[in-house]
Parts: sequence; structure tokens; C-alpha cells
Amino acid sequence: MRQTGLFTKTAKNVPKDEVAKNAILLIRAGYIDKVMAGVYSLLPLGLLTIERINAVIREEMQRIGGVELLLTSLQNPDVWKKTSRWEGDVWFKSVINSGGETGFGWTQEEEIAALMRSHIQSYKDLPRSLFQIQTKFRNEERAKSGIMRGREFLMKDLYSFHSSENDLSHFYEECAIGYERIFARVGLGISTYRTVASGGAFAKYSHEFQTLCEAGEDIIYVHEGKKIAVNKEVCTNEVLADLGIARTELTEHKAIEVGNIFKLGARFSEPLGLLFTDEKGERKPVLMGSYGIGPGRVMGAIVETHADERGLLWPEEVSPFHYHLILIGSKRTEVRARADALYAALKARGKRVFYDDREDVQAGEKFADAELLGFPEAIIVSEKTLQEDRYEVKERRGGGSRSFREQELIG
RNA sequence: CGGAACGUGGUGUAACGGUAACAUACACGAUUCGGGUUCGUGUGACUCCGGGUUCGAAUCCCGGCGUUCCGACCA
Repeated sequence: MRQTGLFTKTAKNVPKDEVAKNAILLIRAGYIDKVMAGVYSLLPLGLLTIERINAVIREEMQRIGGVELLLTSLQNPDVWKKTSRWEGDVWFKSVINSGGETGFGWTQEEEIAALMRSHIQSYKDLPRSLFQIQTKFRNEERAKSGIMRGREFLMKDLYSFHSSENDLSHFYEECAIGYERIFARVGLGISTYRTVASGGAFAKYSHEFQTLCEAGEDIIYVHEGKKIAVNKEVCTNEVLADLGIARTELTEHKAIEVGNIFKLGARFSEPLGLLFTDEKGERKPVLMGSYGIGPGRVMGAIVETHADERGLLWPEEVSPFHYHLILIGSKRTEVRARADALYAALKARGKRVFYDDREDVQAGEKFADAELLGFPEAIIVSEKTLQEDRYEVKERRGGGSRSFREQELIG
């Protein structure tokens, strides 16, 4: 992508109505735009970043057998009334002009359980796991923390269906491992802990994936040795005994909940009549699990934990581009021609390149912009590099630079 | 939902109840051309909305809407 083809601009001034680091940097760099409290648009660079995160999530969900679909946002109240979840303040609800009402989905257990009634009849139809990446709506009392707690946000929600508790538990663990792979790949591995949280009616515990961060809203107690944590909300002596850890071994941290996994049992399948026939001919409720990750929160958590005083700093796997090709001395036609050629050559080889081809912009401003945008490596093309017949490649993290011949770069 | 602060050009700030100013961004002209260069000129605001007080309101009062922060809430 050429920078002259991008409409967004970087800003020096920080928006005054934002305090969260993630929102300030993402807005300054032109990745997102704030529409209302807790409602942000994804601009081109923001969208590319989210798509990178989604691609990782997709791959790992498919690896554990998940099949992707896309459910509707508008919800049928009837199914929600059966599970007594139509009431409550989370909903954004609306009326249908021709009669009746609807609500915007904030999670989807009811809808998917209702759907699966037509597709699961026998134990032979199990297990199944389905996921989607979809916009969710929650009427939060108070939106905060920039993109990390919005009223409209993207969510990956996977639902699994099982014939036995054993099978559910097995998949639950598989999914937990998948989640660990995801967070490792997007650059949150070392700071993300599988955290014990309240389980609900069916299971004693659920698990949250919590990324240590001062901007987080949750408080967790971390056991470094075992690489596990306990949410403050459930950190009782009984829980600690279950986990075989002592309170003195724990350290308190603030954290961002970037994902959660939940055993639902028959909580939704039973009231909605999602039943199957087992080997003995008996009718039983399907056992379910649900597993969420917020790609926007992940993006926010990456910004919070990776960005520095110069701007954003993306791990390679989620960065919208790998190279930020910077043309210096844009008036000199031979320099521009070489930069154009290098851009084309890199693209032809499938490299993800963002090309700062702007004219009349000073080198300093280009460097500052590149650091704000945060791609892993900058390639600098200038009179100086051409004289040496080499290109300078500068790392965003650390700022070290090396020079390469064209062959080494595109080979 | 309780408490607090705030709402002024695109963005960020200023202005005692008395001509709305500055920075940035933008446009034009020079200058510079590997770290946000320098200078000049110019465009751009019914001061969130609606009432009220006053000779006169960005400023004071009331109501609404919105934003942020603290708390409560967050299957």
C-alpha cells in the first residue's frame, strides 16, 4: 500500500477525551476513529491489523476442529425467553415496525443451540464445534479503556457440542491449548495467564485468559511457578486448596481479560430442547461449551503492552505490514525510481510493504510517522543508500539498523 | 446508576461579564532536503443544544445532550 493512497493522517495532538494509551495511539496513528463512547470505527490500518489477528484466531480454531459460520446479529426474543435471558440491561433492543421486537446479540448460545436442533439428533452427530467472528453489542453502563470495553465490538465466539462430560472436558482442554497458541502468536504469550474464574451452574470453574497490564480492569493473583492465576473474585481458600497453591506464593496484578472458556453443560440445550439419542436409545441434552476471544481487546492489549513513547509497535504476526519503505529525497527522480522498483519487487514476492512515497515531506517527519505506525522494519531508500548500492533496514523495536543489498532483501 | 470534572476553528489549548486569541493542521510562496527545518501570507468558530439574568454572556443561572475520570455493574 502506498501512503499517498491512504486517506488517514497522523496527528500530533492527542484527543482530549481519551485517556487510555491504546485509544490515544491508535487514533493518533489513524487506525481507528471514535464515534461515541465505546464505539470505534476501524480505519484501513486498523482493519488490516484486526484481520491479521482474526487470521491467527481462525487458523487455531480450525486446528482444533472448529468450523466457521456467521450467525445474525438480530436476535429472536422467543429463544432467549426460554433461557430467561431476554431480561437484563446488557441488551440493545429495538422494535420491529411491522410488530414485535428484537435485540442485538451480545453472545449467541441461544441462537446456536436453536439452530443445532435441526442438525444434531444422534450421538453420531457429535461432537461439533462452530465459531464465528462477529460484531457484538452490549449496553455497558460505562464504556472505558478505549477499544477494550466497547458497546459494539468484534468477538470470536466458538460453541462446542458434546455427548458426554468427558468429551466436553477433553475439548475444553484442547481449546485452552489453542488459546495459548493464539496468544503466543500475537505476541501476548509471556504476559497472558490462564486464570481460574467462577464457573456458573454446571462447572466449578471457568477460565479466563488474562494479559498482565496496568490498564487492565481485572485483578488477578499470579502463581509464577505454575504459570497460572486466579481471578480476585474467586480467590478463596477453597479454590487455592483445589489448585494446590498457597496464598503466599501469589502476586497481585491488574490484567486484561482477552479470552474466556466456559463449560455450559445443559444450561442452554435443555430449555431449548437440543437433545440427542445416545447409543442406548436414550434422549439426553447435548452438553455445550462456549469460548470467546475479543480481537479488538487483543489489539488493545497488544498496544498497551508493546507500544513505547514513540508510538505503536506491532509483533510481526499481527502487523498490518512487515516493511515500511521510506523514500527520502522524493524530488530526485533516480531515487524515486529505485524506491518504486524496490516496492514493486517486494510486492511481487509477496512481502507486505507500506510505501511512504509522499513528496515534500521531510525525512524527520517520515521517520516519526513510521515509528508511530509501528511496523516491524523500515527500509530506507535515499541518495546515500543508493551510492552504496545498499538499502538500510531499521528495526522498529530497539532502533538498530543494518544495510542490505537488493538481492538479500528481495531474495 | 451514584459522585466529580469538562464541552470554544479539523485537532489541542486561551480569553476579568465588554473586539473570540494561540499552537497544530490545511492552502499559497520562499527556504530546507537523513530526525517533525525556517520565514511570510492566507482560509477556517452563530463558543454543544434550548431557555433565563444582563445595556452586553464563551464566561453567571436552569434544563437537556455529550465526553472523560472515580465507584457500582460486567452470563
